[in-house]
Parts: sequence; structure tokens; C-alpha cells
Amino acid sequence: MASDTDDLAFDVFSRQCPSRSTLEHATGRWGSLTLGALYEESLRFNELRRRVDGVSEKMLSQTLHALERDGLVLRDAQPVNPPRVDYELTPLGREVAGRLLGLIHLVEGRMDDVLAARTRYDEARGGR
Amino acid sequence: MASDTDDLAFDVFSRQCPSRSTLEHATGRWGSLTLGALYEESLRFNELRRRVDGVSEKMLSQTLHALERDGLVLRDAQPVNPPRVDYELTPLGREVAGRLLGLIHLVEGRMDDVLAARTRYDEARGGR
DNA sequence: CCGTATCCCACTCGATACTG
DNA sequence: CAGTATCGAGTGGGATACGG
Repeated sequence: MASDTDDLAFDVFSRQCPSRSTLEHATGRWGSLTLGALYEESLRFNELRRRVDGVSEKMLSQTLHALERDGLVLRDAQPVNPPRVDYELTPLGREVAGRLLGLIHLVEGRMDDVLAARTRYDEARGGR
Repeated sequence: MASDTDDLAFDVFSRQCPSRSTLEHATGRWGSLTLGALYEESLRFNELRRRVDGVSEKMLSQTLHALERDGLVLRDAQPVNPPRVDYELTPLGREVAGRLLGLIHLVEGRMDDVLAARTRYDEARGGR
């Protein structure tokens, strides 16, 4: 059924496959928003922090490190004073971010449906 | 600069926008794998559990409830003995899952690059 | 300005046991 | 088979303070 395409070296459905952690970094709570924000333009640390509403310094730092390690984000530190560091997407990061953004826009554009579904669900249960 | 397209009612970058929680349900650790697994065929609870390697009963149950509430997954319980419940995607769930699967395949197909990037990163740091 | 280090609480998650 | 209930360990993540 699916085995004709299963000469894949990596299978994210398998527990210890390294691709799963990469997917989690990219789709995680802050990862997806960070990548999405960087799609339009490269940004500095605090610009990014303002754009991704609600992220703490710690989590943004952590998120950026994970994405940089996975080769999705490039850190460009310029040795000037005051220090200036720009974060931008790598080519691979751009591909990933593009798909993420497509998903984000799809969800944003269908929130009416989602909200309606939630109301229906809650009414069917709240009755009990 | 982006405001010409910003007549959007929902903005996931904003902290309390409900679209953010929906995105998190869909892209979360188990949400993305669950939706991906259901894309090919509808599955029963324990089939799903076997397919999504590593998920516990509790988390699968929780994940399915969240996705059902958001209108991405449909729960079809048949009152037979032994009980049989099938989970399938709604049309919206199918669109979301399709994009997720595209992302999954992209990541799986580029894991060589990711792994190489990780090695580079670790060597540059491990040296210290 | 650009982060890292530390503390600590809340909540997530997994294991186990139990019900219909 | 298809879940729910409970509990305890681990960790995600915010606040704060500090270093380059």
C-alpha cells in the first residue's frame, strides 16, 4: 500500500528517527512563528521578539539555536559597536518556512469554520 | 509594507488570537503525526496508536479530542460489539494534513542536509 | 544592544490501573 | 476494543539578573 514509496531513509513516524526532532523544531510552538516571521525579511533579535508576540528571551534564544543547528536559520553577527546580529533563513529554511506560512494562512483563513466547529462541539458536550 | 494584505481577521502572530491554538493543535508534537497518519486512510484508535510510534493512550486521546473540537477530525463511533470507532479527516482537516505531509516529506528528503548542518554546528562549538 | 545563567513553578506527559 | 482516572517525574517556559 505504501511500501512502493518506502525506500525512504527517514521516517518521521518512527520513534527515534532524527527527522522527528527536526520537524518538532520547525513546527513547535515558537519554531513555526519564528520561521514565519523570518520569511519576509531578516530580523534582529529584538525585532524578532516583538514580531513573535509572547515569546520570552530564553525561548527565542533556544528556538534560534535549534533552528540554526538544523541548518534552517543563519546567524549573521557583525562585530560592530553596538553589536548587531541578523537572523535570516537558509535556502532550506526558506522552503520550510514557505510551507509553514501556507499552513498558517490556510488556518487563519478558515478560522470561522474552526470557531463554528468548536461551538458545536462544546454545545454537544456542555449539555451534559 | 505588509498592511496592504492585513485586512485579515485573524493573525497568528498575535498572542491571544484563537488561530494560534488551532495552529498548535495541528502542528504540535502529536497533532501533525496524527493528521499525517489519517491522510492516507481512516483508522481506529489502536491502529492510530501503532502508526504514531511512541504516543501514549492519554496523549492520543487528548490530541484527537482537540482536533475533533477544531473541526479537523471526525469521530465515527459505531454502536456494535466489540465497540468500533473510526477517525477520519474532515475536508478542512484534509487540507491541513496535506500541507503538513508536504512539510514532512520535505524534511525527510533533506535530512542529509540537516544532519550535515548539525555536525558542522557541533564541531564549531564542541571545539571549545 | 545581544544575549546567557539561574531559579522555580505549572503544566505536560507517560505509566499504570480501571471501566464500559 | 476504546477509552477515562489518577499520580508522580520531568521539563517547558517566564522572570530576573547578569555578562560581552
